[in-house]
Amino acid sequence: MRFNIRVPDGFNFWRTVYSHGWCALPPFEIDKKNDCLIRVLDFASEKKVVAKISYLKKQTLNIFSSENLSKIEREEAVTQLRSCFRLDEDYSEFYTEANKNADFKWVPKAGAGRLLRAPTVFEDVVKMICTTNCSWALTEIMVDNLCKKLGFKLDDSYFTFPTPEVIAGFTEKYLRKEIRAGYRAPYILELSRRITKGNIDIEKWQTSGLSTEELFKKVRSVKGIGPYAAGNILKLLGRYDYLGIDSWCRGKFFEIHRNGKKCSDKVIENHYKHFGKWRGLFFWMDVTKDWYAKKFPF
DNA sequence: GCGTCCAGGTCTACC
DNA sequence: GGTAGACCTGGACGC
Repeated sequence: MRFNIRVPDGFNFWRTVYSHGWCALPPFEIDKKNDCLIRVLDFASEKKVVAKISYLKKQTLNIFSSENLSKIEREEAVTQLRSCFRLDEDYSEFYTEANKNADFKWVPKAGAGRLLRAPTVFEDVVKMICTTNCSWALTEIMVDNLCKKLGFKLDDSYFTFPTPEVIAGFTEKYLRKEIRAGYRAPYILELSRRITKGNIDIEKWQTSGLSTEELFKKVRSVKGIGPYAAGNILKLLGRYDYLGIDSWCRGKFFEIHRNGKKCSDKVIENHYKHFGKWRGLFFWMDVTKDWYAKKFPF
């Protein structure tokens, strides 16, 4: 079945899809041939479908679902996708700031700034842990294994992202060796078990009334999440006060602003300080600017 | 093909 | 509060 979702003025589908690496990690997948983003959706009714999302002109997303959905499931699909594409967030203040700075006038013109996220905070947090202290290739292996070995199998190609309950039922040894999470295994397991036991509700982070500083502390209290991971998780929660610097961003900053010469993170932080609560997003726009030259940057 | 070294964030112990 | 070392893996490199 097919259905549509209206998007706000200025929304750019491919710039949102390619806002960072999540589009290349399952249950997301890019289908370049058919010009769409694929996402496996998991519903409260326990139904799972493959959704193929493409952009129609006239500010509309078109969703092709592999199975018919009930009215409630369709509403749930719309809610999940609106959240993934950040359709209900207001970027007008960010774009006003961008237009004040010659180096960032391209951002509103490109419809950039929306960072793709998963339907659940849990998926984003586990994936973020899987990006720490390793190559992108290893992140892909870990996330692929999580979906294929612990997710729900729709067919040979499509799997859901595993729930905390499923992960909590496995051993640290399994996560280390079979998922290849290595020393990250106890962190993922502890988080899953805390959620399952009701000791922590990370889905509430999305609507938290805490100040960004307090929320940052809360995110950092999860083992395995340091300053880099917490800063980037906050960006996916719509808070951009932290840069979330990693070695790749550092290298990009040196290349763009220092002619390849190294500097401390403090210098990088000071460079974006004047952007206030948007500084994390300006930082990310800056280091990924060259992605916007191509429809499929990777 | 095998062994060694290094890069990549976070945690813990120690000063 | 700051720092060193351990954690684990893939990839690069030398032999």
